[in-house]
Amino acid sequence: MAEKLPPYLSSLNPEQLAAVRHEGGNLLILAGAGSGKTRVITTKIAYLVRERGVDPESILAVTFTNKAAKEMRDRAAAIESRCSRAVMRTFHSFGAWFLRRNAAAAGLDSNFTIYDDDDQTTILHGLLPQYNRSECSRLVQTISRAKDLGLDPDSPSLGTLLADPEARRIYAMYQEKLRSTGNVDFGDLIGLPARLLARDEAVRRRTRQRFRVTLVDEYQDSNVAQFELLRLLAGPTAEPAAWPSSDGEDPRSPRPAYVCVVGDDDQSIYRFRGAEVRNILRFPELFPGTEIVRLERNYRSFQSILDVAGQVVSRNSGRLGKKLVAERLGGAKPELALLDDEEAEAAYCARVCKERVAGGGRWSEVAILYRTNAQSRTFENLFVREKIPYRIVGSSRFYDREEVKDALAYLAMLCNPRDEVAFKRVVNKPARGVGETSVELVLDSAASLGGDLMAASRSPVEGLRGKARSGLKDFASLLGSLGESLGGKATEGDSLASLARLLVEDSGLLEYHRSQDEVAGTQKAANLEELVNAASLYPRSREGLAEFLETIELDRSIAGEQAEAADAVTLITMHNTKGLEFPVVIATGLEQGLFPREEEEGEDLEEQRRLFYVAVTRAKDELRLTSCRWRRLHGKLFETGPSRFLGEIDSSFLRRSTKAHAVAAARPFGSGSSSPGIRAGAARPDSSSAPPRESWRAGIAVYHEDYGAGYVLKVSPTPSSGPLVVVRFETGKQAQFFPKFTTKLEIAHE
DNA sequence: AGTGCAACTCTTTTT
DNA sequence: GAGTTGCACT
Repeated sequence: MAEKLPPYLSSLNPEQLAAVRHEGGNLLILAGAGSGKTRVITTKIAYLVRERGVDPESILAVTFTNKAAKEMRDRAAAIESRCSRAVMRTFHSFGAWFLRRNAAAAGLDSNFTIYDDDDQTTILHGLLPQYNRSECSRLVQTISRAKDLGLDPDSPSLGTLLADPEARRIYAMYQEKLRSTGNVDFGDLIGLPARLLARDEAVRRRTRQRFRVTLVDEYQDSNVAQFELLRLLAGPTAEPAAWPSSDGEDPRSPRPAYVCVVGDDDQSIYRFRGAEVRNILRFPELFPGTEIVRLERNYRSFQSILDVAGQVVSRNSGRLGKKLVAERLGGAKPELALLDDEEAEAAYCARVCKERVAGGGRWSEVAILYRTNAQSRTFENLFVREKIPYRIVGSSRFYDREEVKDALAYLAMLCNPRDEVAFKRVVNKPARGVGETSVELVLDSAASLGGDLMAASRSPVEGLRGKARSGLKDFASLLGSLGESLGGKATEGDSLASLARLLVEDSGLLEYHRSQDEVAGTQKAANLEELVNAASLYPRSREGLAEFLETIELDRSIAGEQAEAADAVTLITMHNTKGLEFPVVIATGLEQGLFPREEEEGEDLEEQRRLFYVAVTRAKDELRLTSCRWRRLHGKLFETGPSRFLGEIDSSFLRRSTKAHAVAAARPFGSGSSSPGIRAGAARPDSSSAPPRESWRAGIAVYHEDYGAGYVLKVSPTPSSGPLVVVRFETGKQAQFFPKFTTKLEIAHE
C-alpha cells in the first residue's frame, strides 16, 4: 500500500527515503559516488524541520568546504525556508563560531585572528631564529599533523609522530605563543572547542542542549581531532573522550544528540592532510546503536564507467564494501589513448573537445583531469593557440600574495591589536625606519600592556630614538586615523571598500607597488585594487571588518569566482573534482611514476586508487584515459610505463584509441611489477616515436610566436630554401616565411 | 636596507 | 621549467 508522500520525498528511492526518515540511534549513510548524497542530506534537514517539528536552530550540519556548505544551505532552504536558521558550516567555520561565542571560557578574545600556514611559519620563525624559514615551515607541518591527530605537546603518543624530543618542546613553545597572544591556527579551531567541551561542564551542557541533531558530510575526510569534537558535541559514546573532563558525565545532561554522518570510504583522498579513513570504518563501533544505510544506485554515470572505477578500487583492502550499480545501463566503453608525450596528450584532448563541440556540445561539458597542477601548462599552451576556451579550477592564491597579505595585515591590526604576526608584517612596510631591534622593543613594551601592540605603538617606547621613534609614531597615527574612519558614521551605501581604499593610499602601499609594477612588470597595484573591490561587499563597521577578515581566513576562494557560467573546458586536479560531474571526463597522465608515484605502496597506493575512483566517477557519459610514453618532470624528460591502475582493469572493459600512435599503442602493459617505471635519462629514439614530418600546404592553420594564429594562403617550392609559405594572420596581417629558417612559425595541430 | 644572482626543491592542499 | 629562498653585495 503506497503511502501518500509530499513531492519532495516521493521522488526519492527506497534507500534514500529510509536514510531521510531514519531516527533513533545514530546513522551512517554510505553514499557511493553519484548516489544523491547531497540530496539526501538536505532533504533530511528539511524533513526534520517540516515533518518532525525539529527546531532548525538545534540542527548542526558540517561540511569540509565552504562551497559545499553553501550548496547545502541553498538546497535545504529551497525545500523548506526555515532550514536557513540551522547552523550549516564547515568544521573550521563552526569552530570559529563556537570559540567566538565562548571566547572567555576558551581563554581567547572574541576578536582573535586565525593564522594560516604562512603566518604559523612566521610565528615559529620568530621563536626560532636559528632555523630558516623552510625548516620552520616543515616544523609547522608536523605540528599541524599533530593537531589533526588531536595531540597536545604533552600527549604521550606524540612521540610516534615527533621522534625528536626537541620537536615536542618546539610545539609547546609555539602553542604557548598562540595562547599568550590570544590567537589561533586552523588546528585550534577544532582542538580548542573540543578541549573546552571536555573541560567545561556548563559549556558542554549548553551546547548539547542546543544541538540535538548533528550531520556531517564527506565524513571520510574527517581527521581524528574532528572525530573527537563530534563525539564531544554529540554526548556520551562508547569510549571516553581523549581529554579528561573535570567532572565526568553529568547524569542529568540531556541524552546524546542524533548523529548522522554521510560519506564514502572509497573517496577518502586527504590522508596526507590528516584525514583518517578509520573514522568512517569504525563509526558503527564508536557510536553505538548505529544503523547503516547504503546508497548504491548511481544516477550519474553509465555502467561501463563504473566498471572501470570499481575494478581498480576493489583491489583495496579495508573497505566497508559497497557495490555501485548504474541506473544508466550500457554506455560506450571508456577509451584508453596511449600517446607519445604531453604535446600529443594535449592534442588528443583538444581533438576530443573540438569533436564534442562540433557534434553540438558545449566546451563546458568536457573536463580534463590531472594529478598535479604543473600538468596544466601543456594544455593551456595548446588551448591558447587553438582558441579553445578553458578555465582552471583551483585555489587562486589571491589572498596569499604578498601585497594582499600586507594590506590585510593593516586591517587585521584594526580588528585585533594583539595580532603580532600582522604587526611585524606591516610596522615597517613601507619602510619607516623601524628595524628588527625596534620591533623587539615594542613587543616587550606591549607585553606590559596586555599585548596591545596598538597601544604600545602609541605610547613612547623606552630605548627608541630618532627615525625608529618617529616611524613608529607615523605607523600609530596611520592606524589611528583608519580606526577613526572605521568608527565614524557610515553614510548610506558606504562599504568597507572606502576604508580599504584609505588604507592602501594613506599607507603608501598602493603608490609603492605602482612604481614597482613598472620596473618588474608585475600587477601588484591591480591586486590591491581587487582587494578594495572585494571589501565593497561588507559594511563599513567593526562587524563588517571582522566578517570580511574571517571570510578570507576561512575561505580562500575569491569572491565572485563562483561564476561558472562561461562556456569553457575545465582543467582541474583530480583532488579538486570531488563533488563535481561532467558529461565528458579525460583523466590524463596515467603513468607509473606520476599516478601512482613510483614509491607509493600500502596505504599510499590505496589512497591513489581511491583518487582514481573519484576521478573516473566524475564522468556522466564519456570517459577517456590517457597515458604518455614520455613525460617531462621537473624539466627533465623521462620514459615511463603505463600506470599499474591500467593493468588492474580487465582489458575487455576498455577500448584503445585508434588514433593513438601505433608504436606507443604497441607497448605492452600489465600488472605493476612488469611495467617499467619512470627511467631517468633514457634517450629519446628519433625514428620510431617522433611525430610525422609536418607538411606545409594551403589552408592549414598555423601559429606564429609574434603574430599569433593564422592560416596558410599559398605555398611555393624553392630550389634550395624549402617551401615559401604565405600566411594570413587573424590580425589581418599578411607575411611570408621560409619555415626552414624560422622556428617562430609552426603548424597548429588539429 | 634593498637588490641581484645562484641554488634549491618540487604531489595532492577542502580549512 | 619555474618559482622561491638564502646569501652576498652595494
